[in-house]
Parts: sequence; structure tokens; C-alpha cells
Amino acid sequence: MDNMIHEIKQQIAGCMQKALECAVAEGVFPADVKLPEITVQKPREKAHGDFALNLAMQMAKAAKKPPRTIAEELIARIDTNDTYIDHMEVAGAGFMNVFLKSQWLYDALDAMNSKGADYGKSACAQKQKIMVEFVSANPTGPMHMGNARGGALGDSLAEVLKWAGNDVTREFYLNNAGAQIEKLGKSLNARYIQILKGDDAIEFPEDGYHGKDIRTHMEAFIDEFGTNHLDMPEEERKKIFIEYVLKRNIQKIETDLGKYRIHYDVWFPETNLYESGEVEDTIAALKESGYAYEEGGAVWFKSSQFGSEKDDVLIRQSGIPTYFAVDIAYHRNKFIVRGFDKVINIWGADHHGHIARMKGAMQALGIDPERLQVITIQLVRLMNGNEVVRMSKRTGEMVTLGELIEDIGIDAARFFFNLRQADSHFDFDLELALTQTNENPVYYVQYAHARICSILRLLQEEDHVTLPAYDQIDMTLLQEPAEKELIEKLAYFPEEIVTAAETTDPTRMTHYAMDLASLFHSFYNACRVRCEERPLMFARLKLIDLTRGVIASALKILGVSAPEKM
RNA sequence: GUGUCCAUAGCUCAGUAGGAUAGAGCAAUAGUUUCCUAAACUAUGUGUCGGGGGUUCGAAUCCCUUUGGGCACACCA
Repeated sequence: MDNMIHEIKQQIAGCMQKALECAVAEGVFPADVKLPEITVQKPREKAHGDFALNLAMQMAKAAKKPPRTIAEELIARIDTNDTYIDHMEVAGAGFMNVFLKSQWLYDALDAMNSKGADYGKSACAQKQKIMVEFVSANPTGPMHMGNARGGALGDSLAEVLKWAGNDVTREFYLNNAGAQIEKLGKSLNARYIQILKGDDAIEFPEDGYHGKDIRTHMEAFIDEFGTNHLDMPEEERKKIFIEYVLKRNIQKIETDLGKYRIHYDVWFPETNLYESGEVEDTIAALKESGYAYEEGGAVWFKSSQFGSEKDDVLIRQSGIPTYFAVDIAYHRNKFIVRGFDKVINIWGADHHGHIARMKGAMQALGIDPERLQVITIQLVRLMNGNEVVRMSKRTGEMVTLGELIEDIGIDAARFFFNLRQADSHFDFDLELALTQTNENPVYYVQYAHARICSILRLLQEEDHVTLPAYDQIDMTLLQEPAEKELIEKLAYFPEEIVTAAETTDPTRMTHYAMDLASLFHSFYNACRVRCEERPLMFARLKLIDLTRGVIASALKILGVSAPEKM
């Protein structure tokens, strides 16, 4: 059993369905009554039971009866034999509250134990081939805070989708062609000449890359290859510079992301799309389906048919395709050439204007635009106390991903960026992160893990306690409220992952981890593991060992380490 | 101007496939350790869910409108 919570919800819904049919057959409701879909929800208040049904209220009007009466009629007809349902109550305006037999908790523990380290993974009935493309930073310079946030969210999302039973590919799109690269070449060339002949020798391009990394690259280049390139034709020289710097930057991106615990399955270079002829094929396909046309020497896409105000250029007068055209080819590649069922892109909010026309382009190519999901992340605003730190590659003033990791640590960064949902604005206060790292909730969760490890270590090393085989342990000795609440939370782990996958929201995992840690800490203070009664000690020992495993799994999904000591 | 995201406790934010008395952390106050890690636990208070209207048995959640803020509106990427 992968997901106990899901099974129980199904069980409740099934019982209720039968009771409903029974009531209809007995003529309790008008024959033509429209039956609502049965949803089982978890009430906020514990006093309202383990689960609750609101269907009596939903069908009150059609059934022409007060909700509480309907609820009573239904409960009178429900058959709870061979289920976890202990009893049901009518409450409030007409809720049906479901109270479970506590046996479900112990059965949930059995399931956890038998799945071991795989607990939380589900075998998805409709397994999908999903690509998550994220970060895809321009290799023209170092990565910034936005990339740090996108990286943490994208990687954890990919992991969540995997745990939920999908076939997931992590991909980095490498923009190694186009105007930005041209601009990079100009900037490098200018710095090169300035280094060798003085700053006045050439004017630095206004729209170039002003970051100090450009100069650093060229100084390194000169150290390595000398100064002979001065005599070369400019175009040839720029090409060499670009090649040199792209290689360095891409390597840097890969190592920085590696340190950040992000590893891609595919690095997809933009140039592939030119070399394979897919850019041309794509334009041809769009022309054929009537969504692309020529005007004024350029080729246009009919974006206006997909909600845009005006059409967009695909191929410039100069004959060079736009970024948009190449991006369409790229997405066509994802769906048609490589056959992904679903593609999730993590984009900065500054690209959101691009979404509608990209989906339109997919539709124009005969691809269901629903299969493309774009998650926009609001840009991170960097604060220094109350002062906004402006991030811009143009002015070169920015805090890089590498610096961030160095300052606040990988664990804190990964956890922190998964604390808030993608579409919420995020003020990242450097001062606070630097001076008060202990307040970061990541330590709270990690501490729970370390505490458990410490107990396990002590019992083993000092008391020489070894845990008996699982079937020798009586888990039903766990009767304390703190114990039951902890077990219940553990039982929710697979369901939590499924929900996170369905809502494509990995930040649920940080909140789950914090809740679980909190319940563990409460348990720790309420119940002693290292106690006199052996059977109880074994049961608690097993419980915290399972808790340790779930915390470790949750942290793993988040890309955060689970330390054994702190 | 158009599109889009956001607005919930003093601060940072959960909660939005409509559900019961809107929650947590931080900060504040008072306690908890002869005992498994006090980076912890327990207890105590706070709300015009930005404003207004609508749909509904029921709205923080959906719709409309309005205010304030972020972002984007190129033959840049």
C-alpha cells in the first residue's frame, strides 16, 4: 500500500456512495436528484473527526431536505464493516464527521516499515514522461539570486514529481547563440583592447556586459595565450574569445549548480536546433498550417490569434531567426522530437509575457497547449536591511549564486527558497540571512533528525539495545496523543507528495517537514524513548526510526542534508 | 494604457479544486532540564483576510469593481 490516506478516503467515499444509492433506492430523495461528487476532506479541528464529508449540504437543495436530516439518513444506511471507520457523527450545518478506529495508525506503520527508504514513493497509475526545464541561465555571466530561487524550486519540483511516480527529466537550456552572445563578444573584445592599450583605446559598448567578470576572463585569457590576438581580424578574434568564455562560464555554471546539489539529465544547447535544421522545419510547419506569413521582408507569427495584441516576428529582415522562433523550435523538439507528455518550464516573472504566445505556437503546431506548463517565479528582491540591492548584469552589480552559497550555506539556501511559493514576491534580506542564520527553520528540521540519531546512537552504544524484528514489536503500545499525532503525520507523507506533485508546488514539502519536526519535538518532550519498559521502548524506538527516515526523505527532496549530529 | 503577479496578526508568511470558531514562526511575557541534544517544549494575546459589490446554504478562497505595490509589453533574450 503506497498511500494509506488515499486508500482510507476511497474507502469512506465508497461506503458513502453505497449508502447514497441505498437511500435513493428507498425513495428517501426524489428520483431525479443529482448526486454530487463525494469529496472527503480533513477537518481543521480534531474534534471534528479524522475526516469529514460535506455532501449533505451540497445536495440539500436538490433533495429538498435540510442538510442535517440528509446526513442522518445517510449515516443510518452506511455499512462500515471491514473498514477503518469507527463511527460517524452529524455536526454543524450538516457535516458528517468520520472517526476512525485507531488500528489504521498501526497499519500505516506496517506499510511504512515494509517500504523502508522508499516510503513516500507512489506508483502512479498514469505515469507521465515529464520534463522540468529550469534555471537555463545565460552563459554570458555568473548566476544570480533569481537563478538560485528557480534552481531550488525547479529541482525540488522535479524530485517531487519523480516520487509521485513520474518519469522525470531535468533539463538546462543553454543559450549559446544569438544576440546576447554577440553582445558578449563585443564586450570581451573591448575589454581585451582596454587591458592591452588602455581604457581610452576603445569605447566600451553602452549595452555591453559591464560586470567585472568580463575583464577577469580576458586577463586570464591573456595569461594563457598571450597578446597575439590583437593582430587578428576582429570577427575572428571575437569568435575565439566567445568560445573561450562560454566554455569557462558553462563549466562554472555546472560546478556551481553541482555544489547547490542540482544535477541535470540534459544540457541542451541552442545551437543544436540550428544544426539539426529544426528551426527551419518549425517555421515551415507554421507556414503550412497558416500561422506564419511573410510581410515587409520578415516572417511573422499570428500571435494575435492567440490573445496577443500584435503578431511577432519569427525571422528578421536580416534573415536571422528571433529568440521566439528558436524557442518554438525548442519546444517543438521537447514534444514532438523527444515525446514528452508534459513540459514544465520555470521562468522568471519577467518572461511571463512570453507564455501566451508560446502556448499559442504550440497550438499552431498541433500540440495541446495544456501540456506546456510555465511556472513563473517572482524575482527575488535583494535587500540590505531596508535598502534594495539592484541586480543587473548590465551594471555588473549583483550577488551571485556562488556568493550566496558561501554566505548562508547550501542547506539554508535550498530550504529558504522552498519556503515561499513561486508566485509570491520574495524580499531576501542579506543582512538577516548573514547575521541570523540560526533563526532559519532549516535548523529546526535538521535538529529533529540529529536528535533522533543521537537517541539511536546512545541506545546502541551505551545500552547495547538492538531493535527486535518488526513483527516482534507491539506498535499498539503507542497510545499517547503525542505518539498518535506523530504517526498520523507520518502516514500523510505519501499523500503530501502526491498533492505537491499535482499542484506543482514543492514548497509544501518544507511546510510538511517543519510540521513533522514540530510534532517530533513535542513527542520528545512528552514521551521518553529510553524508558524502563522494554516493549514500549522498542515501539518508540521504531517510531522515531521511522520518523528519522521520513525527515531524511523530505529533506532529500528539498536538497537539504540530514545531519546526524549538530 | 494593456496584460500579469501580489496584498491575511507588530514582522515574515501558511491557509485559495468554496466548508465548521482564519493558523504557524519570529518578536513579547511566564514556566519546563538530578532524565534520550534547551538549536527544544508548554502556556498566554493580537485580525476591517487592502476597500466595495456579487454568486452561494456557506467566501480569505470564485466573479466584478476599486486602491496600492512588483514585473512585462522590441525585427533583445
